Amino acid sequence: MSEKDISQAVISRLPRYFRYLGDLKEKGVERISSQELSDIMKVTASQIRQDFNNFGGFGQQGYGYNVTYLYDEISKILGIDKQHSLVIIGAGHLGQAIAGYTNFTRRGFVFKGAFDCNPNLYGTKIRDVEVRPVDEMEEFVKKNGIEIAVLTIPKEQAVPMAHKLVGCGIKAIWNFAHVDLDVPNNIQVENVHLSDSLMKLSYNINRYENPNK
Amino acid sequence: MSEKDISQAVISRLPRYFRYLGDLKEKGVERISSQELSDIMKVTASQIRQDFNNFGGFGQQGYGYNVTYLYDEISKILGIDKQHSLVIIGAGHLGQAIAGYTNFTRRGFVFKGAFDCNPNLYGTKIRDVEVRPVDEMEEFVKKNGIEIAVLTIPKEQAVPMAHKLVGCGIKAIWNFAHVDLDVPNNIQVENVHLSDSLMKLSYNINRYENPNK
DNA sequence: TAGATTGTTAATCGATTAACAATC
DNA sequence: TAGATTGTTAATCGATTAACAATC
Repeated sequence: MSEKDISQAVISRLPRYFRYLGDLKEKGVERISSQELSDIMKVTASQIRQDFNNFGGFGQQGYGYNVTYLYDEISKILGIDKQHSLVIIGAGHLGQAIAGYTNFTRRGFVFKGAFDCNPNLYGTKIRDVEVRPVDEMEEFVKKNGIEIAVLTIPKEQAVPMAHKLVGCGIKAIWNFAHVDLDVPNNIQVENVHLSDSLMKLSYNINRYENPNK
Repeated sequence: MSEKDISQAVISRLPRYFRYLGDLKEKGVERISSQELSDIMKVTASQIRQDFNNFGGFGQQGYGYNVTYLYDEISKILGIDKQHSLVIIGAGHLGQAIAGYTNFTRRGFVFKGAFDCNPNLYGTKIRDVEVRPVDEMEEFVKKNGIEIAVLTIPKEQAVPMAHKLVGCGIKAIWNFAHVDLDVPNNIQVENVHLSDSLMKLSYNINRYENPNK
């Protein structure tokens, strides 16, 4: 049963479901109906049922959804039941902040290497991982079969770096540089454009203050 | 002419237009047609024209759009022609990374204060701004009429902190904590849920490898 | 004036919501 | 069995794309 091409709108909501289900699980809640979840999450019960049914029937009529089961299923869908190796390219504050998220480790993301072009950082450690010269990146990625590269470098360097990464067989790039990367279709890219996000905030402040301009 | 309620889908695209127009401006490009922009940005020319026309006519038939004029107009729409004062709550790596973005200063975001609950950080400086005890936040925000608070603190602290911020008259919260904030409608919130973003990446890796599962 | 390209209306597509039959 | 709630189809809504008249 090939149930592919699920819209990115649906995918974008899965981590949020996952977050709420994790909270419920921790509180010891065993079962939940789409209506109850709807009240907590402020989305329609209909959307919740539609979203889950993209992946098969996780619920039971008259009962609702088993929280733990649903949580586990979503973690499988998201692929965070498996381990993913990851390197950080750019060991500045942002790179260090990301390396430091203990939650990522819990979700199966294993931090394997860090690279920078600043010689002062060579040999310093981020969570037991040594910062290496960026020239050693290609060999390291190939040798260790790294899946994900986190790009926390300035935008000028990001495009050529992405190109190099593709050459070493990387599977995915988590891009924090303020630039769009142009990579082949088989490479997954997820952008975090912080400046775009801040501009949206600015727009909304502005609009709220001057509603008819 | 009250032209309000522009969909967030449109708003989300504005910073990207702005980025590309900035690049074109730097390259010395004077005018551009929706079709040319479409080729560069990989969105339809139709969408470009529709998007801009939400805000009035910025182009000219038979000519296209003047790059500098369009750039300036979008910066006005986004409200980044004005200054916005900002404090960072949580002076860890993430907070420092954000404070360090020189681009934000260029876009009118003025970094006024930093707060943390770690006494070791009190008095240390981030870009000439002293880190203060988080207890002093409320007085500081009120006194200086701060508009935006950047929340780079753990999720447990984020909800009560947001509540406090609302009490001091903050206008907007840029939330990096992995939790949804519940604040009144007049407070603008923009979330950056990094773990959600990483899970989406994980999903896409997974789907690409196992397309029919 | 003729050609180019916008601004805008109409058509299409996709996503969300509503409704209800299936079923636990 | 009766009540509850899902899974799923149908209806609605909104966003994107296509088409073309307006106009520079």
